Amino acid sequence: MSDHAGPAPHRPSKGERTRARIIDSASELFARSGFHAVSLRDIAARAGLTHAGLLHHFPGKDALLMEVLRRRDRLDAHAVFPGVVLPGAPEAAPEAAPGQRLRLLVRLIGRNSETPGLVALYAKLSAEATDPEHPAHSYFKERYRILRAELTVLIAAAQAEAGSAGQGDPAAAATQLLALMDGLQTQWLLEPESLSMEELVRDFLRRFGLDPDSGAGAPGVSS
Amino acid sequence: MSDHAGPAPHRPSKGERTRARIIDSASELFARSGFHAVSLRDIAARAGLTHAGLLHHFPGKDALLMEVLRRRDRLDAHAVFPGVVLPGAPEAAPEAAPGQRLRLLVRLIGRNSETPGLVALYAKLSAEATDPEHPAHSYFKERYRILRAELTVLIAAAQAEAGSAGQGDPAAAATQLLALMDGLQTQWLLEPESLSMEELVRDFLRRFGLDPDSGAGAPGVSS
DNA sequence: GTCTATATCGCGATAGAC
DNA sequence: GTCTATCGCGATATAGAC
Repeated sequence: MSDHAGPAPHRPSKGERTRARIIDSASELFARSGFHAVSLRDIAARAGLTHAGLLHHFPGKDALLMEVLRRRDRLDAHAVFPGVVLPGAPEAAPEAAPGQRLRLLVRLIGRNSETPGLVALYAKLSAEATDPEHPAHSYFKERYRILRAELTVLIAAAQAEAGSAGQGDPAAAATQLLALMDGLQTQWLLEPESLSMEELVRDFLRRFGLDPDSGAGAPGVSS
Repeated sequence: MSDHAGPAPHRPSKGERTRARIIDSASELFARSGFHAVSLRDIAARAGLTHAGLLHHFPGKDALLMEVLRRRDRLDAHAVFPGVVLPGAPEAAPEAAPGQRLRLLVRLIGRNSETPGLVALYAKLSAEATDPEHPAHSYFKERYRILRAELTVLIAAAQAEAGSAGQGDPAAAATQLLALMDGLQTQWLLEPESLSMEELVRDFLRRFGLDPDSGAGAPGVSS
């Protein structure tokens, strides 16, 4: 009984807890100010150590960034795509009706509006990562490739379900939908009152023969 | 006759030529590597002076950035919107048929594909400028506001011209179109072969009752 | 294995000589 | 109008204390 067994399958060591604390700090600071604007010293200070101490847990700022990205993507993607979705994601099996999943996607947009910092981080990063030399370049490349593929089958299925197949190429719609969501985020971040991302995405989906629940059905998204 | 009169209305002084050379250098380097990755020393070296010399012409890096942006925007915007378009732009008067102007817009997308560096610069900057503290924040805010407004009347006019008015809210279409173009650029920059920006934009426009010339009409965009 | 202290580098920016 | 010299700052790398 010298070591009291915890309910978790694997009690975290001190190093692992420090590591987690660092990722938390980095997430918050990256989300608030972007990647380049945050220093390792800032992150380390918030996690309660010096920047050199931090560098014992991660080889560099880039590697830390990747951890932050992977963690967030795993969480979000799981909400819409139950299966394998992103480079480091674990397997999974469950399924849901296509229309329902599209509704979840639109809902997710609303939920993201509550964390503008993270939205901004992704907007900045996906633009930065455009540079082939950027540490997250291939990560984002694969991210979009997978998202396009998943969205394509999702849209095709939803069109079939809605009896509106043939109203447009699902692959084109997927690419456009992704682009639309990204672009709307930029405009929304610049001036939040200037548009409703959810409404504009729904409007877009309708033009592809999909009517993702006009929102009147579940107005209580608030909390 | 000691000073031979040039044909221009206003022969540039040495300082003005240096200034122009600096803006050229900054444009090229920003376009290639983004804002943060380029130093004033890099820009100055390329323009043939030291970074301190450069700072004699511009109060700081931010101010230089704004000059680069303004110049590029003035050039591009003029192609589609003959009138006043952006914060620092001069007045102008000429007009053209809405459908023709929409076609110019789509054409501009193709032209931009020839300078991926500049496309990347705008993608990075509009994301960076999302931060209220960013030097270009209010510039981009107004940029989008004006572009949305101009695109709204352009789309409305084009719908009227095409006899397809009422096929969708022009204001929503304008916001979506802007977002779509921005988002497509990100995906295109990450993986140029993965999509055709022009084709996807045309497809989008068709869904709003606009059919901007399928491109077969004027294939000679090359040179 | 975990962390601190120290050193070096390049950056944007300023002051003052020429 | 342009230079040299210098400042303070942040990123990064290494040595070694605990």
